[in-house]
Amino acid sequence: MESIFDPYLTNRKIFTRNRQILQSSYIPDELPHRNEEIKQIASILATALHGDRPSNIMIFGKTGTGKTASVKFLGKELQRVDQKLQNVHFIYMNCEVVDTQYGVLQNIGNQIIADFEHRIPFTGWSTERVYNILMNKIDEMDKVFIIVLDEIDKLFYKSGDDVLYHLSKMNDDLIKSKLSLVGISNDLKFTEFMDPRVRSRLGEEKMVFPPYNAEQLRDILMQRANLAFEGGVVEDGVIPLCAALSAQEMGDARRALDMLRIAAELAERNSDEIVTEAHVMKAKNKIELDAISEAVRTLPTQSKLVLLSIILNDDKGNNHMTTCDVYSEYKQLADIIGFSTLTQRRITDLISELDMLGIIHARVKSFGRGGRTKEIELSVPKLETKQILEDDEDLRPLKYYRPVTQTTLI
DNA sequence: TGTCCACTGGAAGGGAGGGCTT
DNA sequence: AAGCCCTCCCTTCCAGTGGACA
Repeated sequence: MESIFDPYLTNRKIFTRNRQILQSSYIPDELPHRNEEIKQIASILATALHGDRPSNIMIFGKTGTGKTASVKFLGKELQRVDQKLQNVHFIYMNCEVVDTQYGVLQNIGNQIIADFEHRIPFTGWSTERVYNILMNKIDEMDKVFIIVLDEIDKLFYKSGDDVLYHLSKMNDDLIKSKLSLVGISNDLKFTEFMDPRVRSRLGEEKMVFPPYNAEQLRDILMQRANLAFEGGVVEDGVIPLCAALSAQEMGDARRALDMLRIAAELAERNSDEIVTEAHVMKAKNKIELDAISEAVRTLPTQSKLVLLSIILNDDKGNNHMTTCDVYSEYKQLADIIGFSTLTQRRITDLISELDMLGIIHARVKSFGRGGRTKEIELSVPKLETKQILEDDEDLRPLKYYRPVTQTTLI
């Protein structure tokens, strides 16, 4: 009997069993074009194997230049080599997720403390207490601790350099154990604002990962494609195209891999037998749109209201609006759906956040006697974004709302 | 040259919400 | 139960400011 699934069964497969190989989180056994960097970091970290403290390292480089992958790879290797001696304890943490003082200490603590009963609660204790427990625990274990703080700039901008200061100082107070820090950042400048003591401690060794060029991206994609795809399912031009498109985007390998994977998934879903350049172009669009809609969907309701105010202003033909324009529209919207109205000061912050997310473009501009304010423009597709906002439970009453347009009666 | 507009963005602090400790 | 702690979201207050205009 015919089944709706038939076409999916009879068609040639595109992916091998190892489709996760194309996820950017997958760490391959070999990282093409990062040998030098890896060797250099390895030579620093190797000290740990003999029980000595490696220098702290700061690693800089744009997104998708293999910083995280290289460090994680080294962590894996270090632990493998160290299996017998058990000298080293490797800890990895992403500071975009864990971005408070308390959070960082708690997270490190819980990666060290094995028994469930003695875990550190996610709130309730004083930071000092967590610090003390952590330090005692670390010292008692008599090992070399390598703590990786990925996206360390996020932590710094959010919570200042207190944690970094304490962590980098902890080593002085340890008797048996040793601790070294590896910071990863895609922002080269953030250390300028740090306490000079912290800066010099963290940056005992510095490294910069250059962006990949198109050729290198091609090698990276090839390596993964060979493992992830069945033979002959990928058209010749596909990989070079993914590489070229991503090379334009600052050599982001993560993006290149996503593009290839999504192109293949589109082909698969469409029951096409081979992955073509057309699939790649579709994938590129999909990635861009998905990123925007994800960002918009996950906005807090108040920010959604602000964004909707901006869209409505744009609808009125006011596509270079000021904070005041946005705020007055916002007040009306908040009123309609019965939300409390935030102050203009707060809205200024929400506007800046939207700007940072790339959803809008806001720059401070002076209009002379007209005052000094932000000039705001929408930088995402209007209709799609509006659609997403209107899908929000809380914003539904605004679906058929039309802003009052300034009409001049003659 | 000085004025003055309409904000900007820093600082401080309140209070709610999570949870631990005694 | 009362007294802590930490974070998040906001408010209040306010000094500071780029540049058109008088």
